Amino acid sequence: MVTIKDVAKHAGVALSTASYALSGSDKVSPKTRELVLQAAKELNYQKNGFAMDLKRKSTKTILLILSDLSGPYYSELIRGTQEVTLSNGFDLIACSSVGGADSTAYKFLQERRVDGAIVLDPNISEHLLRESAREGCPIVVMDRYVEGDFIMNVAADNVQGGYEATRYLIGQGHRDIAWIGGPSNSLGSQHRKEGYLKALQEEGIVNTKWMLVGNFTEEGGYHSTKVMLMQEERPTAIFYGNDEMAIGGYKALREFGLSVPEDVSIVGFDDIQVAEYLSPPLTTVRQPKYEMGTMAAHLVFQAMGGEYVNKSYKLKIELIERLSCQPPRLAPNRGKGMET
Amino acid sequence: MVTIKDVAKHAGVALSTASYALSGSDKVSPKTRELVLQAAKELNYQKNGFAMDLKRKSTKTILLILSDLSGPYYSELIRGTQEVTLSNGFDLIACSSVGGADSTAYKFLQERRVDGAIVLDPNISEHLLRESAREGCPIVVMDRYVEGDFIMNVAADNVQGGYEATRYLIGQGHRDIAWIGGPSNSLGSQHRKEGYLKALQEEGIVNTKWMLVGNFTEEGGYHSTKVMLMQEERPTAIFYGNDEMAIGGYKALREFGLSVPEDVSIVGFDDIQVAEYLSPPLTTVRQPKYEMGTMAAHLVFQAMGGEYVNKSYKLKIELIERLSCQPPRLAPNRGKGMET
DNA sequence: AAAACAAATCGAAACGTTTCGATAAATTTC
DNA sequence: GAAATTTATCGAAACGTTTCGATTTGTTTT
Repeated sequence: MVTIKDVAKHAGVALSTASYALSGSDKVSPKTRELVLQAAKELNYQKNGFAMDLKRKSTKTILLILSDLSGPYYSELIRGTQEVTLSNGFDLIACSSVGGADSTAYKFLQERRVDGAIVLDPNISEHLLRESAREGCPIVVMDRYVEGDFIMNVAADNVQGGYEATRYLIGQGHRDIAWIGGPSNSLGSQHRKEGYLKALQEEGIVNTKWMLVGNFTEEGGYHSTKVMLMQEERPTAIFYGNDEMAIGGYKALREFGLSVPEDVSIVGFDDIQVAEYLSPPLTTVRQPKYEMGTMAAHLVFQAMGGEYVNKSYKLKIELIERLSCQPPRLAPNRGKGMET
Repeated sequence: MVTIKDVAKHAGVALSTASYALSGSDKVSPKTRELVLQAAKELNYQKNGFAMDLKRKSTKTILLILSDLSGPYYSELIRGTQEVTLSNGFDLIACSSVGGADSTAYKFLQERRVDGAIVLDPNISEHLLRESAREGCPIVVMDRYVEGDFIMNVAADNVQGGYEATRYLIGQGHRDIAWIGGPSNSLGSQHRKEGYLKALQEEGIVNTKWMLVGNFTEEGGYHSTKVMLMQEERPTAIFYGNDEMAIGGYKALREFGLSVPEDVSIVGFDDIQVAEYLSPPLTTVRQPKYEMGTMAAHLVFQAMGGEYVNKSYKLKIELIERLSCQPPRLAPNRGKGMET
């Protein structure tokens, strides 16, 4: 392995001079710089980044931790963080928490390999976050709430989202509105449900029949929907915890011979790419993912600069009306399917 | 910043003993290990990963370079590489080439920050690849062909894919089959076209009218399709370079009052997630993305182990029949729209 | 031509680990 | 209970950089 030492020797200069030349300092004369660069090229010298970081005590990289490097959900968010990170002259790398305590995420956080992190991943424990966040490595946590020094939070206003979606359905005349939510460890899902309940409550609607949970996957939505449809009474509308579950719902409804939106209206959450191509196109709640991404990255850099920043941000969401909802066919069957 | 030195002092042992204790060596007695661990906890010690890598001369990390960290295309592929990487006890991090020569990808490759790389990104120059690949850092390049020491190639058999898709259309009775391809710097697109031409040629069909290029985006497919539809004569089928372009095509056709597949049959390429939800569901060519991902990762590890491996792999593709194709409405208008 | 100054180069000390070989302590063997 | 052996701890060197302060070289001023 050829090191800077070899380059220096080959160029006939001191190691330190070679270092200056290679890093483009103006302390070195043009001709020796040329000499060193030439030597480096001849020996095919490649600098060792770690040695550099070790000395410099900073890595100029931000880590983005996702629960699942794949997944349709993240695209826009990644784009946002990437743009901001790059324009600050930093690098962005992404990894997932797959593998638990042996995961890449743990390694990078614990071993101080980055200068900051953005975490969108319920699997990373609060403990690890608090332990890893520090001067020189601020952490932004998305879609959940974690308190601690050098920890900031960014989330969509899920309560508002749940509320608006439900009000929208109520506005169309629905009163029998089901909720099929995500896993209970998801704070986002909980908040959406909270907004949903708030809207129902305002209208004096009480629903104890149609509240199920799934696991944020198509599969989960499919099964929960089926379970619900096997009951005697059916809602006129279903509000899903996310779009992927709604897709599963479409499938289950079709199998039961029910059509969307004639028999049942559907609202999803997230506005993933597929949503607009479904048939019918899915009415859903869009999270400002790009903005969340840029916001998170900005916060990291502000915190690095030592600026005081608000610890917690909530971004507004937006209801996207498509064709999966319409007023219920019959006059709302008040009193049926509801209990006090 | 608390270092292992501080821990050692606090525990009243030598620096080296502390190191052994922390890394779980059995050279150290249980009670001193406890002592050191306790001290580390009290001081909130976090190890510095770089110093470790520097000494150990390996990072146990594989880098995945994508042209665009986001994008629907990659999900499965990432999943494949991730599984293999993890099960080999290595870490996987992903980054993009956004930013050109200042990009994260360049930095990680050039500065020897990883033990191997998988590259699916036309923007990374062959020069950089050859320069970076070396003993101790093999590189697998996907969807293109790069020769060099410690460089291997994995790709779907795009020629076969283009050929089968076209034969499928021909089998349904189509003879006026258009090609709307991706950018010319994409080897994949070129190969698909090659397969397409081969199939046409076997039937003695010559098409000079309906061959356009786009840029692999929905936008690109939309525009190219519009341009084509403004011509006097129209094909009875269109074969798109990828699914996203086909989606754009759907849109353009709709605007022209043409319906799929009644007026025009459509075949895409890639089988992205959306494909099956389009209306009509898109017939397309599936690349074995998961398999490509696992294959790439396996190759990296084999090369690390010094095993001799074939330099180049081609994986079989598969035609996914959905509802976007049917035999042309009229008897094939032989001779029309074709020239010799 | 000596003195004063600036520019270019050098040597050596860090950065925080791991690990080798040497020493000290504890255990076993005769 | 001394010698031989094992076990536990230690000191120091190394990994490949950057960077400070010192030295040398070259240029200007008197």
